[in-house]
Amino acid sequence: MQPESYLTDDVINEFSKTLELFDLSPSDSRLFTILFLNHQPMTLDEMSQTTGKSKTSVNTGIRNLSDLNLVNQVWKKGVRKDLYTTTDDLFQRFMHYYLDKWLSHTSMQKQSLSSIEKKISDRPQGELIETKVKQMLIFHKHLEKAFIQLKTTCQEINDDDRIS
Amino acid sequence: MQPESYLTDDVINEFSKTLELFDLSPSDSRLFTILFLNHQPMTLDEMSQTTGKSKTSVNTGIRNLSDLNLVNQVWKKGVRKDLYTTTDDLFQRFMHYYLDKWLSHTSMQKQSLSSIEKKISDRPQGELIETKVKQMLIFHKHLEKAFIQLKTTCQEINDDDRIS
DNA sequence: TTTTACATACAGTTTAAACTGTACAAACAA
DNA sequence: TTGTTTGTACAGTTTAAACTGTATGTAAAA
Repeated sequence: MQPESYLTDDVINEFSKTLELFDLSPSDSRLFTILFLNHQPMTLDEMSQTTGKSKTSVNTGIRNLSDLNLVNQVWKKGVRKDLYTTTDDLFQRFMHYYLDKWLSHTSMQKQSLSSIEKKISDRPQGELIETKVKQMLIFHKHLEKAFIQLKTTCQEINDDDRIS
Repeated sequence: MQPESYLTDDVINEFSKTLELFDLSPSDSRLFTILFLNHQPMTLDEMSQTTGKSKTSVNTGIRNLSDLNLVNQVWKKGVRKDLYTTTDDLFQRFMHYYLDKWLSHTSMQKQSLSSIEKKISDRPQGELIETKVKQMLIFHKHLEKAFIQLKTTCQEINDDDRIS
């Protein structure tokens, strides 16, 4: 890959900032963006060269992104090196990962707090803490509701997109 | 403040984990939770004691939370020390802060990318990069749409809450 | 089989963030 | 005014994360 033009570099920097909102590290965001901008799948060595990071570093970065299901490994006959690529459905992928994160977390926390609530009411020590835990539970219920709705919204956006 | 019971400590740990989803640091999340659980406004010294962190550390933590509009400073006559407290409208506060963050960011990035797009089309070098930037713009438009809808949802949740 | 090319595990290093203690400044009390 | 009490700026330290280079293992090529 040829050295980046300063304009391409701007694109990388700007887009990476957005990806960081999804709780990706700056490095991982940058790596993803570079991979996304590339017209074809890249090898670890190529990514190492383009990012200016060591191969090991790129390897763990790609592993992170793969675990979140944000990049894909592809095979090309004749090529021995591992090849990675992104897909064009940026929005769907990122939102799916993000919503999953929120929803699985809120679900777990609701359980944890319920269980704590029980223990507290068994040995009635403080009214105060009990009230607070109730508020926390409501907070989580609201969160869950909001993000379930967001999921629906994303589905709609995706559908609209497919039609046009 | 008396030493925390292990049960209270569980509550703090669990709830803090949720707050971290809002991009608060573990320390700030913990600080907020402690403040929220306390039945009355707390001073820096109290928070320092309860969190086990230095006063300076608590000070910067509170400053962070204040900047995000998640805690309030209150005055009590006769008390010289600064007093801080949280409010009961957890959901509204956090979502407001969070949505603002997303929406202001996406709005800015849309502008940045548009501006870059212009520069690219002026000096037509690569078709590829142009296409990619267009995709990024669509990505941001989708994000904006989704989070604006989320804002509406939160408003509704909040309204429902106020009635009951 | 041996040799080569690659991914990855691991130990050590660098870098950045969080935290602490001291020092200073502002507000209040006497 | 002077003496106290409090918040905060700052320099230095600790801690955790990111990164690197070497070493190892594995799969393909010869």
